[in-house]
Amino acid sequence: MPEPPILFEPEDQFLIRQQKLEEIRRLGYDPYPRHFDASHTVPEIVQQFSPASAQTLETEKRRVRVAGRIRSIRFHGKTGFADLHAGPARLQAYFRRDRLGEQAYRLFELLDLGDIIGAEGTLGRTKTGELTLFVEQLTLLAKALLPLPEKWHGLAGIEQRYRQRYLDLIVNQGVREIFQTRARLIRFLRDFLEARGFLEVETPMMQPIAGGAAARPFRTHHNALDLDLYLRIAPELYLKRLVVGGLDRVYEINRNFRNEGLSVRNNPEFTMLEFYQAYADYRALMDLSEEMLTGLVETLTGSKQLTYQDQVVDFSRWQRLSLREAVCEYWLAGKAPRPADLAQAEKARRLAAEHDRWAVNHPDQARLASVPHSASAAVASQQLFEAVVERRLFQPTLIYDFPTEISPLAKRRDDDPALAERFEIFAGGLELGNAFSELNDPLEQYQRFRQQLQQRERGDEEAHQMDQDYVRALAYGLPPTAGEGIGIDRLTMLLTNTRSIREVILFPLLRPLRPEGSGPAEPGTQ
RNA sequence: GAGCCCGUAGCUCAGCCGGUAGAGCAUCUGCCUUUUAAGCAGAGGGUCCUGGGUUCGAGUCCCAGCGGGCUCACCA
Repeated sequence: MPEPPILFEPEDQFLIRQQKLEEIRRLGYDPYPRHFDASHTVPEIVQQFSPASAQTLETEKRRVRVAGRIRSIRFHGKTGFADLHAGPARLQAYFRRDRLGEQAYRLFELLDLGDIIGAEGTLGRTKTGELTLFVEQLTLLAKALLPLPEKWHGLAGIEQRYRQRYLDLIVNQGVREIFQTRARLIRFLRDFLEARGFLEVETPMMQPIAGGAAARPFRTHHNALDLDLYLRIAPELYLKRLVVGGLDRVYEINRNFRNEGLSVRNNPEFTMLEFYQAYADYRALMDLSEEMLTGLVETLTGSKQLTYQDQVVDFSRWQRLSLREAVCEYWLAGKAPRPADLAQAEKARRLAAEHDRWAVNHPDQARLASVPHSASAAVASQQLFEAVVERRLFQPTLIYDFPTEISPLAKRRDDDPALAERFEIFAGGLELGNAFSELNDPLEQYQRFRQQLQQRERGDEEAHQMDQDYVRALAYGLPPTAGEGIGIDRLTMLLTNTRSIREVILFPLLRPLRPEGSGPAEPGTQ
């Protein structure tokens, strides 16, 4: 039984274009040739010859060979215009039957929007003054069998933009720029860290114990070793092992995987910069973070201010607040409490209840803290912070001194062991980063893991797993070290003024259209 | 997981109080040797997401499902 031919929607256009493909072959042209030697790219031509006057071009008769995708064709009887797009640039090409000859002009007539062609000819200007390639030789480089999206509105369906990102990139101006910004951002961070003696490393993505953060992991399995593995939720514990090994300044920019819900701010795989600096504490990283992020914004935008979601975010002015101070400063429900009130469990819980009573009547301004009756001061203040403050941190802000009990890998403060030497970075209402002085006392780390295990037994799936080998590494001596993680995707959102993390990830996770293995297309009808 | 909104031609969308399925672009045919959202004349293209229900009659109303978006929850 012969295989049915593959058939894509829209069927009529797919079939019509295949008929054209056959005619092109009958004319003796290869619709998918091997190569094309261009003399210039389209952007080069546009850049180089845009200033040239019609007269200059007329006398120079500059010959070029150039390739691009056809995005517009305007037939005019025995002539026609086509717009060649390559990269961000567009070049108009003019075709005449009397210049090309019968056969090549027939090839031109068989072209469709989306075809990729090479053209050779001389540059000039039309009577409207537009820089135009007057084509003498036409080469088909790839026949497109499916039509591009409509030219006015382009591809606006969000779902299709993500599912067929290649169409999004062809049609929508600006998508390319988002990913160029993303690349420049990563390059800046690499340069910044390399200049300060950090070494880039790669650590396992598949880990027998998913450590370094509180999150549900993805599971996988290695057959030969019959070994269950997790996709990493963070590289933290491996990077600190490297610091034990004497790599005093290390960083990694790579993917983390967290088996959690999708949202405008969350994708299950996301890119994190994580770096560790020996002989530094979290205060040193506060300075470094401000310098790094301000430098990033200035390098990429030319200014220390940027606009995010219609608000100016000013990186020339950072504020630093303790978590408790922030709750008091941003307090909404009547008279603001004092930071000391949040240090006491009973008072903190009462404040949370007070906030919730207010928030119920102002659902557009704040979320509920929903603090359980048994909550510690730490948990209550943390949840109050998220309810009252977090989304309103639009200006660049460092929030420090998080509760120790939710920071199992961070060093305690000397003067207040309930607080950890930890801070988070906020801007544009986004949580961008998290940093702390690393706990390097192996015995205390062991005890902290034990506490996490107890929480796990009480049903907290995100409590940290015991990692004895990590404790052993600490037992060989980790110097005083501070470490930081920065979410690259969210940072890109901030710098590209995008609301959804899916705009800055080329292929964000979507539910597949069909069950796996059923093939990419509708089967043929017979 | 919950709430709200959406699903109509390849694309972007309209479709009123339930009464013959629409537009622009794209496609096809013809004309057109400097156009550029080219133009002119004509043509084809629909499982109105799916399945039930109400009704003489459903794109429209009701229920369920599927898919998507947004918000919330989760994400220390």
